[in-house]
Parts: sequence; C-alpha cells; structure tokens
Amino acid sequence: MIRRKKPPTISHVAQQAKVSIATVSRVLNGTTPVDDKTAKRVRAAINKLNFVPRHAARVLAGKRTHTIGLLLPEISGAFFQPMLKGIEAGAHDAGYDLLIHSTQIHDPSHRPLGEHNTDGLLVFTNSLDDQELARWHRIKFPVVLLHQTPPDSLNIPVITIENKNGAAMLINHLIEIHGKRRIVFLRGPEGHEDSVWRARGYREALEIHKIKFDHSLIASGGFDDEEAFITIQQMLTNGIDFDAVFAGDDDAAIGAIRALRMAGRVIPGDVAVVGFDDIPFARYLSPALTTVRAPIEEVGREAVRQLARLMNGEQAEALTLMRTELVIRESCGCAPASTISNPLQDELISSTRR
Amino acid sequence: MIRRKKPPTISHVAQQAKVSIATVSRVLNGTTPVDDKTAKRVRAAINKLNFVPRHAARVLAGKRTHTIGLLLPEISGAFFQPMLKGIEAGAHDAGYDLLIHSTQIHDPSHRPLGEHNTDGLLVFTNSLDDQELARWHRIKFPVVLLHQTPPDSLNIPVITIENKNGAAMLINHLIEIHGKRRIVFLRGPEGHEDSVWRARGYREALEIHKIKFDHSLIASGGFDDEEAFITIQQMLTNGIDFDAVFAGDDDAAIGAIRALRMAGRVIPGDVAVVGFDDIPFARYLSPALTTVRAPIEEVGREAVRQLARLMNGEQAEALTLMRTELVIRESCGCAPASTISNPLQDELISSTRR
DNA sequence: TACAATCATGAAAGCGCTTTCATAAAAACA
DNA sequence: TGTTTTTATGAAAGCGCTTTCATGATTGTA
Repeated sequence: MIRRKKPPTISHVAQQAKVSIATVSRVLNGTTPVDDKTAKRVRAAINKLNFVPRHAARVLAGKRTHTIGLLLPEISGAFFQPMLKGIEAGAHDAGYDLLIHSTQIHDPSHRPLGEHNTDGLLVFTNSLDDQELARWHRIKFPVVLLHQTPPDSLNIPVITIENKNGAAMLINHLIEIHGKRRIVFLRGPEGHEDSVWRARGYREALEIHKIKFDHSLIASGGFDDEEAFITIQQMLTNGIDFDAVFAGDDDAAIGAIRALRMAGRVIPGDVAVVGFDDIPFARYLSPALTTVRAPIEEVGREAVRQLARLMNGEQAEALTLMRTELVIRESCGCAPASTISNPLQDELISSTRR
Repeated sequence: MIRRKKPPTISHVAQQAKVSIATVSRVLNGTTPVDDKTAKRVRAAINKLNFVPRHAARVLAGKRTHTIGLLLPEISGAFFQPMLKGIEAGAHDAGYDLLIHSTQIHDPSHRPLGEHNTDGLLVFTNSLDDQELARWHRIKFPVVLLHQTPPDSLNIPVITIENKNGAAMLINHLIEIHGKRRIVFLRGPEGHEDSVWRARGYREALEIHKIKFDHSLIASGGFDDEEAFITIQQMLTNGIDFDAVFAGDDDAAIGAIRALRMAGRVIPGDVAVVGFDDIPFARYLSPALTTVRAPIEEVGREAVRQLARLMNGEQAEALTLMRTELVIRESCGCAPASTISNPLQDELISSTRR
C-alpha cells in the first residue's frame, strides 16, 4: 500500500479560517449567502491548504454524482472517435464527468455502471441486455439510448440517425443513375440496429424500382474491414454475380474494395461500392467513397443534452432522428465531387416514428 | 428533481437476511470468513432486493476509488481510437473503471480529476501544466505520463514510443533509397513531445548523410489533416523547393497529399510523402502511405499496467519505450508491399535514456 | 428605545458503507 | 465435565461532506 500524507479535509479548512465546516461548505457550493469577509478568509484557507473536496463524500452527502456513464460494446472502428468526441464535449458543457465502460466481457453480476455511481447513462446499441434496461426504467433512472430503440416499447429516449432513408438514397442512386440491378448488402453485427434499418432502406429502394430481392446478395460485413474483406472474397469464390456493393458502413466498404481489387475487379467500372457514415477518411480512398454522411459527433452531443434534461427531471424527446445526407463521390461511378443533401428533411426530425 | 423509490441499502439487506450490516459487508467483500449458511442467506437477500452497493459510500469508508483517470487534450485524430481502446482494455483487465477528461477548456481551479476521485492518473502530453504534475508527485499520487517526459526530471513513469529512431529510419530511407535531399518536415502541435523527438530523428538522419539542415523546410502541420493542407499550399505558393515531405504524422500526411495533388504534383513521382503512426487507413490511401508503425494500443495497455504497479505501491519503470517499425508502402516511391522491422531493437526497450 | 424581521453562522444529524473491537457460541483439549 | 482456544457475528466508530435547525447578531420600524 501507498503511504502518503493525508490530504486536507473540510475541517482543516474550517479550522484554518476559524469558521465551522458548514460555512466552508457554503462558500464551496454557494448555496447560502456568506459574509464577504468570511468568504474571503475561507477561500484563502482553501488555497493555502490546497484543498480539493473529496468527491465520494460529496456524493454520499448530497444526492448527485455529477457523472454520466457511457456503455459501449467496444471501442473500435473509425465510428467511435467522433461519437466519443461529441459525448465528451457534451458532458463537459453540461458540467458532468464521463465514465466510460466497454462491455467486451459481459458479466451481468458485476454492474460497473448504474444508479450507484452515475446520475445517468448513455447506452450504445448492443451493449446491454433488455432486462437491465427495464430495471432502470422501472426505477426511473435516466437513460438515453444511442442507435437503438428500447425493448418492449419502454419509454426510453433514443438518439439515432436516418438510417433507412440514407440507405434508400444510396440504393436509389445506384439504380437510377448507374443502372445497377444486383446490389450486394453487407449486414452489420448481429443485433446492431443501424444495420436493420439500413437493410429496410435497401429493400424499399429495390421495391420502388421493382427489383426482386435476392437473398444470395445479402451477407455479413460486421461493420468491419476484415470481415467484409473475407465475405466478399467468399462471394467471389462462390461465383455470385453482382454489379454493386452497399457495404453497410465505410469500414466494411474498405474491406470490400480490397477484396474486389485483389480479385482484379475495377471499381467502380466493374463493381460500384458505397458505404455509410462518411468517416473522415472516406474522401481519401481511391476511388473516393460514395457514402451517406451521418452526423456522428452531433449524435453524441445531442444524446448528452437529452440525458441532461432527464437528469433535471424534465421530459426528453422520445426519438431524435438526426438527418443524413447523400455524399456522392467516385466509388459509385460518378465523376469527382459534389455533396447532395436530401431536401425532404429538416435539420432534426423528432418524435416521429419511422 | 427526480423522485424515485429509494434504492436498497446494506441495512435493508441486513434486515432481510437477519444479520448485521457488518456481516453483509463481509460477504460482499470476502474480507472475513462467514458461515456458509449465513452467507447464502445474505446472498439471497442481495438478489431479492436487487442490491448494488453505493460506490460513493464504499469509497468514503474504504480508501480506494477503483477508478483511474485519463487526461487528454482533446479526442480527435485517428490516433486516439487505438490508444483509448488499449487503455480501456487495460483498465478493465486491472479491475478499474475509467474516467475520461479532455481538457479543452483548461480551468485550473476546477480540477476534474485527481486524488479526490481516482486512484491514479494517465496524463497525455499537452494536457496539463507542470505545476499540477509536481504537486501530485509531491503527495506521491500515482501518475503515468503518455508521450511526455516529466518536467524538472521528476521521477514520474513515462510510456512513449521510439519517435526519434522511427523518424530517422524514415528519413534514411528517403535519402538512401530514393535520393531525396530536400525533405520538408511538418511539426506537430506546440509542446507535443512526439513532434520534438521526430524532429531530432529528422535532423540526425540529415547529419549522417551530410545534408545541410534548411530552416525553410520546417513548418507546422499540427498532426492535423487540415493544418497540413494549408501549410503545404503555402509552401507551394511561396515557391519553396522540395522533393519529399515527412508530414509529422499520418493525419498530416493526408492533408499534405491533398494539397500536393491539388497543385498538380504527382506522388510519389514529383514528391514523396511519408507519415508516422500507421493508422489503420494508412494502407488504403493511394498511394499507400509509407510510415512508421507505432504500437499505439499497446502503449495504452502498458501505461495502465505501470499505473497499476504504482497504485499497488510497487516501483514502475521510469521509462518504457515502445518499439516502432518502418512500414514501406508506395508513397515514398517504392513498389507495393513489405514490412521491414528494425532489427536493432528489442520488443521493448526500458529504462534507457534516449 | 423597544420589538420584529432579517441575516450570518454554528451544532449536529445523517448519507451508506468498512473496519475494529468485543462477545457469544462452538470446538478442542485435558 | 471444566477450561481454553477458535470462530462467527454484532455494536459502533468513523470516512468527509451537505443540509436542516437553532441561535445570536444586525438591521429596520414605530
């Protein structure tokens, strides 16, 4: 064990300033007016002793932890950087600390985050079982979901993006502008809701254009570079015929492109490839990736904003759908450049069931 | 404020199990043997009441928070994803929670992280003033630095990578294999130590080959795509003559390439461009980026490992230098593929002054 | 000048745990 | 069977704060 000098406590400060601990607490929190002179004395004492209130004691005495928790399945893929950035910034703005837990090893008995150490929780898709979610809902513990609708139609706020619409825009473009008919769709990880909605967008776009849905064109890309690579290689080996790939997300698009190249296919000449998310690198791929821009960072910020409302006892939006926009670049077969946004949508569409 | 049913406390459990709270605490922590039958009763009560100990109370009563803090300047750039992943995983393995704070707004009076709410701290370069660091050192609070040597030669453990060597390998390659003589170096952000060491590697490599150092070839890239883009554009406008660019890091390399392309230069034909870090996308750029692989995720893991030793009262390595390796791809002018590691180094070089 | 109203401050009661110390019950020994 | 050792458990004292309640000092009003 470490032996270090005991840090000063509030009573040391009180002694030094010749006041009671109650008064120190008051100048610390500004809860009750304190005479200017005494306040000055107290502040001097705090500085002199280099006093920092112990977090645990405050939390225990008061009611709030001033901390929000973030539950993630894992930190990987280019997707998480902007999301984390947005959440961190949002937490900072709202005056909360951020406790992060990635639940790679899901041990239900050891609950790392919850009402005992946070004031509220941000839960990313796939990181938790519905039962725990239901429990929190029951005890009215503030929770906001990211990219995941609540189970059993519990009334838990959700922030997500226009996945279906985005995917449909992409597929429409592929069909209408480039005359593609056999478009592969690479699913995301099991249970990942973004993937489900993107699949729906895909199917709807096909239906509109009277293209028959073909099961053999659907496979798993895992929203992951490596997995997509392997999957596309297999499809190629199996002689499946296709003229375009909607990779599920940008990471998977990268893997798909790699596999296609390795097999000698030209992109977009032989096969068009499109992604989803518009990660920062999408534009630097060659050919530059046609994709859908998801306002990932803004999702994070907005999620914290909604959570803050919940934590203040206010109502939060049941559903916040962030707008996505088509980003046409080269990998679909278009000539370089230009960003086309979707004119049918508003900046933020809330409380509307998809 | 939110009104929710009060969560069960240890005394509710005690009542339910017909034991004292001391006994409940004992089965909770396994500190003292408890009779099997009673233990079973207690566990049943815990389950029935859905009891989770309140973190704040444990911390206040015991001495440890079971939390480590991470101090970052900001979460941006492709660099942070693997680093965070490594740190999160390391913390998880060591049984600690992770509290993240990015100090974009540096308010010295409000100390978000410290001895009052964590057992130890990971501090990334550029995120803190030396004074605070010195204070922690004085009170023997466990701190490990990432990519930054301690000020005033305080004895604080450091984890970083072989920056100088990596940069030198890169420049040597450019000179020896590709005959480059006028190599631009793009510095990182002010005060970023990685940048300082890379600059030294750059200069040493020049010296070895008797190439005179030219001030006009040094400029700021900020380890940032956009900043590098602007800088290179300016150098081009100013008519500065160069045949290669060492961009400081991979993000900056991307910006540099973009600026060069826009000016009609061919890469690597007219100008070779190399980066540093080997972020996941480096290989997918075109031309594929020649760079130095930094084991970023492993740095994060190792940092937590060292911090854990400190927190357990053990000694930690004063300096852990993680090995870097040259990754030759196309942007330097080489033909595709092949990874050349540096045979002069061991897996991990520790406690050796650079 | 007398009394009420206002204000600044202190005393003390928790918040929910861990841990020490004491004690009753059980086991071991003679 | 009586005495000592061991084991399981409870009572109670904090840990360092916030907050309520009471009180003495100050100001205002007539």
